[in-house]
Amino acid sequence: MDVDTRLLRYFAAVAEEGHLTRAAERLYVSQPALTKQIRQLEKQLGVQLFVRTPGGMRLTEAGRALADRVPAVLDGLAEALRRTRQAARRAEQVVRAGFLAGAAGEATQAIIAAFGRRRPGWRVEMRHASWSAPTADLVAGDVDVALLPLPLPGQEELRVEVLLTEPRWVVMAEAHPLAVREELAFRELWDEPFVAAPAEAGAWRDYWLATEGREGREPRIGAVADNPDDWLSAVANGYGIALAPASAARYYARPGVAYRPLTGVAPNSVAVVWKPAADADPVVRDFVGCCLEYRQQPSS
Amino acid sequence: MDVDTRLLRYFAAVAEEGHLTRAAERLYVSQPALTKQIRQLEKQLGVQLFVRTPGGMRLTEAGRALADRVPAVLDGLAEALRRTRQAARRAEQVVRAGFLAGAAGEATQAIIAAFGRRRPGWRVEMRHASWSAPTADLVAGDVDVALLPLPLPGQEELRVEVLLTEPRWVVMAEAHPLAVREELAFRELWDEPFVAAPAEAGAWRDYWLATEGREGREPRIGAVADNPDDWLSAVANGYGIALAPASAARYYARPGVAYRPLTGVAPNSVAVVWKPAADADPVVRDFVGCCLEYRQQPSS
DNA sequence: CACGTCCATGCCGCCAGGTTATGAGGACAG
DNA sequence: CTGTCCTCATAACCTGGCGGCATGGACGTG
Repeated sequence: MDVDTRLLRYFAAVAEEGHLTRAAERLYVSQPALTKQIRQLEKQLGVQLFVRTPGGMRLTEAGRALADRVPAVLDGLAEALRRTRQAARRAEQVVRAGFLAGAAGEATQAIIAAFGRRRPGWRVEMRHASWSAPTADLVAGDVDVALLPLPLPGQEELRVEVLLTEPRWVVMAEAHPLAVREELAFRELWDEPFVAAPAEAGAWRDYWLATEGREGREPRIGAVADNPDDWLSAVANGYGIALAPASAARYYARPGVAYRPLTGVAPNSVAVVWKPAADADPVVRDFVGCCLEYRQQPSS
Repeated sequence: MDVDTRLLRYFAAVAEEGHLTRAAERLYVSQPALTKQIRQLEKQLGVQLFVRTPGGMRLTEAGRALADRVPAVLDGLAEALRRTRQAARRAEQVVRAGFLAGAAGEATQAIIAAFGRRRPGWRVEMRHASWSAPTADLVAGDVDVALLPLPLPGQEELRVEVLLTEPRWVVMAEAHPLAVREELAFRELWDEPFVAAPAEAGAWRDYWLATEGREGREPRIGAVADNPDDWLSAVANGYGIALAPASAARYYARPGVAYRPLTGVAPNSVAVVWKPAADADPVVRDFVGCCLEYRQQPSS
C-alpha cells in the first residue's frame, strides 16, 4: 500500500482546481490519465475522495481530510530533499551562489577569486536567479548566498549587506530620438513605453519602472520580458526603453542599444544576501566576508 | 522530479540496515532491484547517498541528512492516509472496533446490539486485533475502539475501562493425565510445557504464562502460536497446555481439548479501550457508553 | 434541440520496476 | 596463496502500469 508522491501531487491539484480537466492542463498530463490516476488513488485507499458532478469534482469529507494534510507532506518531502542536496554541497566543498544578471558586475570575479584564496579546495557554483522572483532559490535553500540588486521581496526575512551602489541609467535603441542626448532626466521618459518585468515580479517590476519617481503617473508598457536577453532584444527592437544599473552599459553592451546617464532617479544598490538560518555556517560567513572585503576596496 | 514513496521506503530500509542484501529481504524484493532503485534515487537527486564497501553500505553526510528526515515524512503520509480513512468511516457511519479472540465473550453481541439501538443507521465493523500487538491497530488509528483483555502494552497512554473480570482457567489436551481432575492449582502446572505467544508479544506472553505466579521458575515452552487456531491445535496435539479466560471454554470449545478451573492465578479482566484523542468523538463515546451499560447489567 | 463542458472508457505504445543468473571484488581462514 | 563467503554490480528478459489519442455519455444552457 504505497502511495506515489505523483498521485499526491495529482490529487492536490484536482482538489485545488475542483476540475479534472483544468488540473490536467496545469499538470501537463491528459485528462484521461488524471481520471485514471485519481480513480486508482481512491481504489488504493478504499475511500471515495470526490463526488463527480457534471460541473466538476467536489471533495468528500474524506477527500477534504486528505487535501488538508497532503500539502504539508509534500512540503516536508521537498524540504528533506533540499537539505540532502545542501549537505552534499558541503561535503563536496561547493558553495552555490545566486546572481541576477550582471548585478554585481566586476565585483563577481573579484569576490569569487577572494573566496578561492580563503577556502582553497572549495568551488563556487554560479546559478542564475529568476528575474521575477530573485530570492526564490535562496529562500528555498537551492543556493546558499546570492548577489542581488535591491530592493528584494521579503527582504526583511533575510540578511542583507549592501556591496555597492551605482546610478541607474537608461537603455534605449540607438535609433531612438533621445539617444542623441548625452544625459537625460527621468521626467523626460515618463511617457516613453518601457520594457518591463512580468506582473508577477511585483515590487521588482515597479522598482525598475521607477514608479516611485513618476509622481503617480502610470508607466506605459511597451513589452514584457523575463530574462536579460529578451529584455535587451525588446529594447533594441524599439518596443520600449528601460532602466538599468550603470554597469550594464559594460556588461550588457550590444549593437543597436545605447546606455545613457540619467538624473532624477535614486541609484541602485547591490547586496549580498543570505538566510538568517545560515548565520552560523562558516562557509557562508567566509563568502560574505569576501564580499564585504571587496566593498572596502572596490578598486582592487 | 518526483520521488516515489517506495523509493523513500527502500532508502530508509537500506539506511537502517546498512546492507543492501539484508534490506532487500526485509522489503521482500530482490537485491538487484534494490541496487537499481537506490542508484536511481541517487541519480535523481544528483547526490551520492552511500559509500559502497565490501562490508555494506555506509551513509554519506548527505545520506544521513536524508535518512534523518525521511521517517518523519513517511509517518506524516501514513498519518494523512489514516485520517482520510477515518473520515470516510465517519461519513459512511461505520465504527471500526477491534476484538481479540473472544475476549469479550457474550458481551460482544450485547454491546453491538445496544450500539445499534443508540445509533440507528450506524454499523460496527469488527476487526481482529493481532495477538502479539493487541493495541497496534488502535494506536495506529485503524480501529476506533477495542475490546481487549488486560494487561495491555502501552496501557498508560490509552483510556481503559474494565468491562468484566473472569477467572483464568487451564486448557489441555483431553488425553492429558491432569485432565481427569475437576479443578487444578496453578503450582501443579509449573513444570508442564506451555503453548505460548511469540517472544515479540512481551508482557502479553508473560501474562498468559503467568510468570508472576511462578515464584521465579522459568516456564517450559512446548510450542509457540500467534493466533487462536494454531494455539488450540497445539494444545489439542499435546504440545503443551495453556491458560485461557474461563469464557474460552464456551467460545473455543473443540473436540480433544478440555478446560478446567484453576486456583492460584489472578483473574483476567476485559476492558474497552480507546485513544485519548478520541475522547471528544461522540460516536466513540456512545460505543463506550454501550459497553459500560453492559457492565452494569451483565445479566441482560 | 443543438451545443458546450464536464468526466469516463477503450485501445495501444512504451518505460520502469521486478526477477533470475552471473560477475567482480575485498575479508578471512587454512 | 587460494578457496570460500560475504558484499554490491551487471545483463537479459518479462510484465504491469502510465500516458496519449479518440470517442462516448451525462448534464446544463442558449
